[in-house]
Amino acid sequence: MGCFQTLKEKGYRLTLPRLAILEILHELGGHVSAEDIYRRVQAEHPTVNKSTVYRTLELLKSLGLVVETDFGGERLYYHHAESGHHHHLVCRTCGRVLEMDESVLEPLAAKIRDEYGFEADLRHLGIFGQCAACVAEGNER
Amino acid sequence: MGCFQTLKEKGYRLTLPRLAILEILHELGGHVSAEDIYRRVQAEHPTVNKSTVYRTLELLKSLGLVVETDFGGERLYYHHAESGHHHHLVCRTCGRVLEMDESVLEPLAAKIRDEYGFEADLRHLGIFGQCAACVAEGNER
DNA sequence: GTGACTGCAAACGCTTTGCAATTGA
DNA sequence: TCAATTGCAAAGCGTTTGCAGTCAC
Repeated sequence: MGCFQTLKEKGYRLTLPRLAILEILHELGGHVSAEDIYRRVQAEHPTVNKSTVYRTLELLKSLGLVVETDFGGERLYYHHAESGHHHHLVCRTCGRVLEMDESVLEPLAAKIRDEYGFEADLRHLGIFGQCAACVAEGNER
Repeated sequence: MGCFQTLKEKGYRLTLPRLAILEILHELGGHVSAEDIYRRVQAEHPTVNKSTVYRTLELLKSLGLVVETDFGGERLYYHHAESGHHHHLVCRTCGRVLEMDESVLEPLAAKIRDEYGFEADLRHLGIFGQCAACVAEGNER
């Protein structure tokens, strides 16, 4: 994992909590909350504190190694930057999160740029609605 | 304001806090936080409690009289439903919020429906990025 | 009169912070 | 060695809740 090098190069120490958290993010792959990460670190290293998890995520985010996503719920989610850019379709009915291809949003970004001169950052957009299954089953929100 | 009728018809009481909050939402027009509303109500009616503001917003939201928007910050924003549907371009640099025409997102919703069968609710989307002025001035985030 | 509604105070859940002890380089 | 980093405990913030008193109807 190149993240270790990145940390080192920028003068940050390779401490146990940092290594553990990076490994967990790598391992879990998907979108995980700070709490998820904390529980997972705890299993291996019970002394690691929750505030360290938050501080580490903050650091990794600022270095661009980790991406923070706001799904509109009460907590934020994180994933490894190397998982690449993608978008999320969040079903309000069943809670499922579909990943959507980046290309879908390109025309939108272009249009916003043309019409408003606004540089939209659509890299980690959460779009809410209802998924095909819930629409088909007529499930209520 | 027809909201009074709506409340009445559904069997809800027209209480002072409710009237005051509706009036403020109407008056302010734009996107305001619960805190903004609370402060404003307090000025006129110091006895009104913050929890009443939250409970009232919850009620008005459930009746479709008020719309809640999540700009990805720490708090939620509210506006009168009659202000209509629109979207927001939120500048991460200067914090400015531009309103974007609804039509810009129609092609996107259609594409998401076609490709994923997902019914996207794009009525109150917050899109983050950098506005034309900040791009021009090369302002940092 | 009576139940819907409110004020109050306390709790909640996630996140941040101050500080002293620790640890990687 | 010694500043960067951590654990701990407490606070911070927006929001929610339980309960007893109040008010619209």
